Amino acid sequence: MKTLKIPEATIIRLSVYSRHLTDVDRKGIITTSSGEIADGVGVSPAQVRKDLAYFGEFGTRGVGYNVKDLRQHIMRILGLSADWSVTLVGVGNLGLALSTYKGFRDRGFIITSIFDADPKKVGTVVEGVEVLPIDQLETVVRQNRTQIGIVAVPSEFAQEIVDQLINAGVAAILNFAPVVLNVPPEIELRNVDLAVNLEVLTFNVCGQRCY
Amino acid sequence: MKTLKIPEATIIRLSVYSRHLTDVDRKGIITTSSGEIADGVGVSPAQVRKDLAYFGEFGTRGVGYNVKDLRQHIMRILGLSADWSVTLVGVGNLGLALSTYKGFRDRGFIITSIFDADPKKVGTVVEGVEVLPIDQLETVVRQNRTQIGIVAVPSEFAQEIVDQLINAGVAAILNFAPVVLNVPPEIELRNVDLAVNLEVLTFNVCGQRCY
DNA sequence: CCTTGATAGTGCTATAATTAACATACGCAA
DNA sequence: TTGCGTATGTTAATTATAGCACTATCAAGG
Repeated sequence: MKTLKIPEATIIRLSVYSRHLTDVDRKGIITTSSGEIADGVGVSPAQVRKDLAYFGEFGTRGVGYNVKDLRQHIMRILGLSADWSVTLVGVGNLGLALSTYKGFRDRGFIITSIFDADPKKVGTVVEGVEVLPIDQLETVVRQNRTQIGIVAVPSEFAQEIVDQLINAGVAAILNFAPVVLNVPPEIELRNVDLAVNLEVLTFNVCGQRCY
Repeated sequence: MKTLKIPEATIIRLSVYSRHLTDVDRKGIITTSSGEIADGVGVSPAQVRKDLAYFGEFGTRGVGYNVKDLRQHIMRILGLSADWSVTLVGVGNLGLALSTYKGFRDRGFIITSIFDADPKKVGTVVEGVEVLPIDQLETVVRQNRTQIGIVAVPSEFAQEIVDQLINAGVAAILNFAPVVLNVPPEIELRNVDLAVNLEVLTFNVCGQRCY
């Protein structure tokens, strides 16, 4: 089989499509089209069809797409047909915010363990999950067969936490610390840098004329 | 004039370079090279040089770049030579996390006002800033000449908040609600969708073979 | 003052991604 | 059953982005 390389931009859009389709489905709409999806999420109809074409044929020509059907297909493509076990490391303000973020659970990401280095936080219960000390990270994560780690610790500790997560067998890491992390190639790593987002804005607001 | 279009990817990398250079500068290092920067942030040396070349010549051949100098140039390019006035709307867990996020203030983003719809939150003080009711948003933001709005409210309210921000004269909006927002073209909008990031990970973990 | 080593800047090439155009297939109605 | 309208799936063209290789320039040392 040909494992055609899929652009990451396509994956991001698929995720947006699926969210849009969830909304549309909730309104009781049965059928939609690439044009409607495009309007709903702000891309071109051709883009929608192209993105879907990477994975198969989900519509019927002259008609469009069945909303429930297409949504389910995209969910499966994204690997969301079953729940994922997630661990959260770092219960500062950001970690706390992430732990309560409904978007995760809605999409099948279940936070099964939480860790923090601060003894004052260890033992507290966050969203029904007890905060454990870091030294239990590897055993607990391995026991739970947790696949995803979310890193919300200060930058200077991020690398060692990541190393422990990898040792414990996670396959993917979402990092919020603004540092460049070293991970082996088989580990999926994504960085979310909040300040970078603001800086892209300011660059554009300057009209690219500040320099 | 050189209104050469700059790739957004370049802007994002510039932001990362500048952070890296700040670290390097703090270590007292005077001179660096495209190769060192590349190693530090995980891109190719050619990429570094290319990104910088969009904006001018900042190094000396055979030698490299002066760290302080290059850092300052990039900061100016990104529009960070002066502070920015930022307003934060929504003081849920995420809003709270954002308000305390040191990365913002460090880079010159000053939260000058905070708003929330919840009467119980109005009047409380977050990071030295009093939380005001939404109905004061337009007047206060206009008075402060605030240029950037951060939206951390539930999805269903995001659009109306954005409309008010635009009415109040902001130039750029950073949106954390997972919805597609309509804004006029002159307004800079960036969306941060936390769930999308996890879904890109799961897609890749599935080895793109789940479908 | 010339030679040598090193590294920035730049044009070219290749690759990737988006946009556009087109041909195919389906449903419906006469 | 056949033709028409419509929206998909797919191919082609355009555009954007990244990688590479070459050239120019500077510093240092003999």
